[in-house]
Amino acid sequence: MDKTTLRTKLHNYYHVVFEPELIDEIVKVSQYKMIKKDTILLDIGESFKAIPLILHGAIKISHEAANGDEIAIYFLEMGDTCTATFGSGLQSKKSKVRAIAETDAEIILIPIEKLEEWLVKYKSWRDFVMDSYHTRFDEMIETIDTLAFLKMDKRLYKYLVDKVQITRSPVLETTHKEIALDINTSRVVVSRLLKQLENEKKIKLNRNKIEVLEY
DNA sequence: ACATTAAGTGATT
DNA sequence: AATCACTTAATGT
Repeated sequence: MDKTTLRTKLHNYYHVVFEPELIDEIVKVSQYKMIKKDTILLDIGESFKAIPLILHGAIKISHEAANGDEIAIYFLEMGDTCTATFGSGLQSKKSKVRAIAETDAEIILIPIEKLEEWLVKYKSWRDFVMDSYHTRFDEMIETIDTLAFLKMDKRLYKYLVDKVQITRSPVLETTHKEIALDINTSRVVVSRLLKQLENEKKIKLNRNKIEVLEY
């Protein structure tokens, strides 16, 4: 994508958050990328040279425990950035999370050197980073609550609803197995709970497809 | 038609 | 809620 189009695009999406000069700078130094569904943007243990800003689509952030268990922490969508990258970006540490494209997505990559530079230079950037931290923190608290207090059936339903909202489609194209991995249970349990939800007329099941009727 | 993969189910812990 | 041990159904080759 050429810089003019990118500039227009950024302006459309971000003119309320970023000052025009900052948008110009972003256009100048960043790289536009189209990401296909299921692409791993960043894996555990990797370090990164750029921070992503999401223009379109959804990214799933997950963590893998020592025993190999994986758990979905939160989703990123348009206007979000991966705050974990800030933390480790500044100190060029290794990532503790995995970022994987949940849907096809458009992102722009900003070189990390610009991070600190803009932090002092632009108020809108400072606010953006702060706000991002804040939002991510709240979301993390929410997922902790979910894990600690909700029973599996509630967790599953919440997962479905969250996903519907993030993908902006009531039809989820996924398998029971994948869901089981995300919420850390077995496929059999997911299948049974989904069947229950279907009987309650909250969802409709098909192979590789779940239609959420109430959300 | 055959193999592979997703989903459904009873029984057991 | 998890696991086992199948079974059944859908899909790809």
